[in-house]
Amino acid sequence: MAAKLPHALYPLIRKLESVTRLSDEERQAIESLPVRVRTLPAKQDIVRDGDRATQCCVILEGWAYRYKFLAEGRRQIFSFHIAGDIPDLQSMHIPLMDHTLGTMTQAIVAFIPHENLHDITARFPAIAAALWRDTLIDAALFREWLISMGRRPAFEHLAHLFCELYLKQEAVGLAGDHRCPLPITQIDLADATGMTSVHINRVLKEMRGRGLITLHRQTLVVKAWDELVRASEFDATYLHLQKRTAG
Amino acid sequence: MAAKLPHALYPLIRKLESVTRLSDEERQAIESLPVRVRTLPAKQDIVRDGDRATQCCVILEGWAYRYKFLAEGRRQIFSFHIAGDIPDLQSMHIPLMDHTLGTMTQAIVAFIPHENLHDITARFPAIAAALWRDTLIDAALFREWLISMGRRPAFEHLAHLFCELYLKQEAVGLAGDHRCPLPITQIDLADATGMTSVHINRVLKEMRGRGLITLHRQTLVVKAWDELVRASEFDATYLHLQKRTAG
DNA sequence: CGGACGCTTGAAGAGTATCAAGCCAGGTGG
DNA sequence: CCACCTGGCTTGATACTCTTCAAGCGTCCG
Repeated sequence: MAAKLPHALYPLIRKLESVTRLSDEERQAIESLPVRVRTLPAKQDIVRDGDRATQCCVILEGWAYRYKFLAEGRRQIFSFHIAGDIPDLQSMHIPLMDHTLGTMTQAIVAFIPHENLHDITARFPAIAAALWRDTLIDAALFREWLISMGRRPAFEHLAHLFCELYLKQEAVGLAGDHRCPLPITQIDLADATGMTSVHINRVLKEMRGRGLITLHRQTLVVKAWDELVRASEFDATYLHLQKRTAG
Repeated sequence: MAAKLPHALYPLIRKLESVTRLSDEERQAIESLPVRVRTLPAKQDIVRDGDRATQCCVILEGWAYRYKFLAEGRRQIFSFHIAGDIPDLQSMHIPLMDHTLGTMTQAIVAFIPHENLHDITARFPAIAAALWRDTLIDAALFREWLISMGRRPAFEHLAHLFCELYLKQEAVGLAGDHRCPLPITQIDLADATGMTSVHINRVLKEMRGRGLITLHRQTLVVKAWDELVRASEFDATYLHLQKRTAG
């Protein structure tokens, strides 16, 4: 008996199943979605602000982010995405992009035409619900980022972001032992938190100094998880993870 | 022939129809949803952070907002809501509330059990799509607020918010002629923008001084719309309004 | 080996917060 | 009907967080 290779969309199925129970029929329906898999280089836009999207994109490997440019080169990053995410799922119902989705690292992505997504959600309400829920969790993260921007000082804000990024990866098996990949430059961190890279650098220095984390060669090591959580008043509820992590 | 009274959920139907075309059958399905209509006083919570919701709430009249408290009385407001909005629609798929929904003014609201919403969305994919789309626009506003928080200075930020609040009301016929209700205190504006009420006050003073707006007795009058738009780099795309306003 | 990119640090300045006080209008009770 | 009280608005003085500008360093890669 030959071992069965995992399906290309396995990261997506793994993510959905961490949140909903899928019947065999539903899983098969997802697996028979027509996908076009591509490997993209780092720092390449996938869909741009102003584009009219006709397909969605599943991240299979690597990192992506969503952002928007303003005048004078100002940029705001909205979210970071890892394997299993569909960062532009919203384009299914709002095809006109109001921001850009791009890769951060080299990435493998699968494209699925909107047409087929509309079809599968019409036939399987449970899949529609799972995807809808995914976009709602997306929004919950935006709200938490709003809190960080509006009401948390720089140190708390950054600490909070690190807690979030670690737990998101841990929840899908991409991290553990309080260490995880973090292919994010200080400039990216600045554009995600609304600060300058200079200030990010100084805050990171203090975090290191206080023995909370190290961040080196695109790897985050949390050396004092409890303290990081306390310092940022982190409460994972908003992530709405099903299998709650031990922390 | 007696004139037919508008249905209680008319504000909701009006909003959905500004975005999707509803068949007679679909409109009837909405009209036959079991609703419990209540008049609530100002500043009353409707669902609280931590609650497990079993119903959603349609604003029929008045204003509501969503917010969350942090330690030391810090508060972040996420959104303002007017007639036709379903501010807690996300509780359909994420019943555990991670923030609070409350009234700002006295308000008339209609409650609809999740059960019936799940039923109607399963039977009418077009209604499901319209509601899903609504939650996605919600998220688009969060993203725009993130930009304002992260990358716009106070003056631009506040100007941008005023453009948004005016257009949202204009789109459903609650405002026109560059004037609209705005029952928001300076403290609320502060908690929505991540500033202090003192600073809000000073920015408002400058806006008045530059002849852009007046804000008095809960009424916003935009005296120089084009300039307000220019000052805040406002681009209405993210509101995804169907009938585009003249501006 | 050179260049680009990302990280690091210092000095000075801007924007916003904090603290404190006073004002005004509307609503309530005597 | 007036006195009072409260919530919201306004203003000044001072403090601080974070930005800006500038320069230098390390490392990876062509």
